[in-house]
Amino acid sequence: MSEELGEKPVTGTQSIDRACDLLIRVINSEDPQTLSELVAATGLAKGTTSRILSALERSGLLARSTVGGFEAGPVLNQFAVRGGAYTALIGSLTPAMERIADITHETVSLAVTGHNGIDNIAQVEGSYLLGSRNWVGESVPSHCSAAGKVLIAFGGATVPSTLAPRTTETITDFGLLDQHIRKAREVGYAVIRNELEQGLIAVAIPVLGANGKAIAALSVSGPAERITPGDELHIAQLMRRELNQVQGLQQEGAA
Amino acid sequence: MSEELGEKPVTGTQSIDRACDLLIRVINSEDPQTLSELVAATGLAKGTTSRILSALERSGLLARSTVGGFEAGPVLNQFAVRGGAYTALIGSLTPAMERIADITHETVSLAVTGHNGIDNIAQVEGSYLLGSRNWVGESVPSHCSAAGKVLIAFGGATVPSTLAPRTTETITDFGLLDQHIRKAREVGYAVIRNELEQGLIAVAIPVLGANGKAIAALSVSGPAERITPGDELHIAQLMRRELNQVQGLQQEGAA
DNA sequence: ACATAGGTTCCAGATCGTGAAACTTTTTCG
DNA sequence: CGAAAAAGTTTCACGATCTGGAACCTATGT
Repeated sequence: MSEELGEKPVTGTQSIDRACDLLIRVINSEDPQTLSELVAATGLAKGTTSRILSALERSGLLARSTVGGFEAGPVLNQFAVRGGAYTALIGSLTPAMERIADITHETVSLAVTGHNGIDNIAQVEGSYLLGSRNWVGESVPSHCSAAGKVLIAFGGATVPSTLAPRTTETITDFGLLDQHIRKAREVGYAVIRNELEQGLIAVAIPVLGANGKAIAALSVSGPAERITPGDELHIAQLMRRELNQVQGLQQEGAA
Repeated sequence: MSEELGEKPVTGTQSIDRACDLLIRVINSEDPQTLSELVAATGLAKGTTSRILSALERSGLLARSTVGGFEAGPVLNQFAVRGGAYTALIGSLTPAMERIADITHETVSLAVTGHNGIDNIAQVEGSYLLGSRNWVGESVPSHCSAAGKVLIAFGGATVPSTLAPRTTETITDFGLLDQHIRKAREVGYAVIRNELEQGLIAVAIPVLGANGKAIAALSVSGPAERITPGDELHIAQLMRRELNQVQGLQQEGAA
């Protein structure tokens, strides 16, 4: 419908595309999806749908719920809970993130260094209607995200090899980026203004591990209309205060 | 190789089976898997593998790592962190589970009510070599697991409609199961002895939510040689003590 | 610049997936 | 309780779809 121009046909994977579609529909649904529901949703033949779902079940990617219908199977559940190298981190920082969101009314995010840049692993929504959408599970380049800059500044990530522009204000010069990194290391927080997306402002502080290096970044983001340059320091201080409170409760060894 | 007898051929899903195999190999690997590695591991043709992986990537189930190779994609990462309705719970209880494992040297598990029975969502290994394997992400029936019994006893799960036997000692009589549930409600913990698997003993206590109902179950499990009937009460008391400590730190409303 | 390895695209052929319908099982309702 | 409908599975002949070898790219290192 919305992709009529310049689309390559893509052949040779009809059945796999269908299987992926079914798999994704199931794991993105709250409730178990029955065969009939999936047949209605996809328009596939009943027999075809049954066969594909059985294959997915056989592999352990899906499972049949006792209440009827398909849901995520043991392989995916295992992945989800294991993908929880971060679960402990998220669990311990969620209360602080919620307090920050309560105070600022803006979206608060937790990010770590991933394979494709900076991965957002947790997010608490602010109360404003205009705010960041949920980008948990997605990656952003480190040179144009506040989280990426502080992670680089505090040893939790490395400067990318290429500085791809996302907006007209994205930093594409290594020298300028280095200046920002140094500034972040000096003041303890990093900022992006329109560098990732026009109108998007974010302030991030590092979450330091026992060895003094950043293991994650906590950030507040919102529209330029609400977050002025003068707010940045206050937001950073607020985050630092809430984070210290959590890390004080835990025995945070050296830092 | 190991499945020559009584195996149905299963036809009509060759490409999907291959895609599932590739997907699972990638998400079960720590490091990104390159095309060549996957070709070597599966024995598939290079072109075929490339085409299947591209399809998986297009759907968002896999993604290409910047360092080369395939890794779990946004769809799965989103699922993993979102499957994190439990992440906060796991994060807050992990320290207590680790202390319990330190003291008992046995495996400590956290379980919740799932669609297919009782889902194990976190586990901390004890120091004994002989111990429970990692069953995070798997489900067990509620009537033959200690976690299931306490969850039923404290309103966190319902009695299953059928009591399928797993061993000769599995409770298959609704009356007897009810006695166990009542006992658990009375003493505050539940036990299984050989009911899920011969030789496996487990002791579980409920994790109560604000409404007084069980939201999860904490359990210690090990072989019958080490966990005698006389140990059960002590283990339950130990778990309760550690859990109270955590829930005392949090403001745990009513309980 | 050359060589090598890793990855993608192409294409003819036949294997493999398709879907309608028959069949079985489960659920609903009179 | 039994009939009827709904839900799910299996079958099978047909041909569309996937396959895999080879040609073709394109990074990376020497």
